[in-house]
Amino acid sequence: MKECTCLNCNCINEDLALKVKKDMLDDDILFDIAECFKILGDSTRIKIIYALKLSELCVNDLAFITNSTPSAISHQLRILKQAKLVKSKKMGKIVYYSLQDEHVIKLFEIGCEHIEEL
Amino acid sequence: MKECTCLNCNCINEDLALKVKKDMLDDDILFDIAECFKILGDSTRIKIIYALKLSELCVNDLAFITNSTPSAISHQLRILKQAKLVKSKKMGKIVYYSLQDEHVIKLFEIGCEHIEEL
DNA sequence: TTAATATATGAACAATTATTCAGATATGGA
DNA sequence: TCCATATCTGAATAATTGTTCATATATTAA
Repeated sequence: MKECTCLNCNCINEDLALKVKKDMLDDDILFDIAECFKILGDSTRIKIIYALKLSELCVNDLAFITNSTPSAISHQLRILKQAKLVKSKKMGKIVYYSLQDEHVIKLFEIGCEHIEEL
Repeated sequence: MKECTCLNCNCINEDLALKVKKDMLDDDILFDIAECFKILGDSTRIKIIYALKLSELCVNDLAFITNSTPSAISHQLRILKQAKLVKSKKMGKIVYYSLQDEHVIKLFEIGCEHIEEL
């Protein structure tokens, strides 16, 4: 194996490391992907996602289903909506939330598969 | 719509809310799924995942590729390994890391798709 | 054995974040 | 209009977490 001649680094396999570094996605894209997972990485929000996978629901019902409070659920729904993971429609006083698209469902299901194999 | 007769709740649609609550996955399963996403929800770890998607790599090279330090990368690799998202093999002084299985790749790719649609 | 290198680890600090609480806004009915 | 209710929001607190730094361990070569 060749020693690395880069400044400030100590690579074991220079050619490979340089090639991988060149082929990396841009930092901001990887940051956005991490942000997406971060939003899915909370118990309350995952409960919301799973409940909405079963049915469109309003804030109060989600609070009951997840053993949380309407305020906490409302905060989390705003975060999920900003990340385009859920959408909402208002009918009178009631706001109904549902999953944004199939991506969310797929992400949940593959995450679930991964857990089941451990 | 029927008013909810549950204690300590104020459901809008009692029948639906009760059904969804009954059909929810156990809290500890949902917790584990959220934990899995939480681990993917960090820029440094997502960079590691993407680099390992391109090639098996050792700690020093990952540090170079991700513009991080071997110490920081080692900490994150331990977390990824505990979550069974990456695996490792030792060859002499060098420890080579790679992705655990196809689940990790699928999760990354669907996350990537989701971001690209925004 | 001694030195050099690759990786791992523990503690501390800084930054992020989820929930709670109080109160605000919006809608529908009396 | 006034009241009740569904949802939202801002601030504060508590808890979690990623990185850094110093150091420890493991392996190879001299």
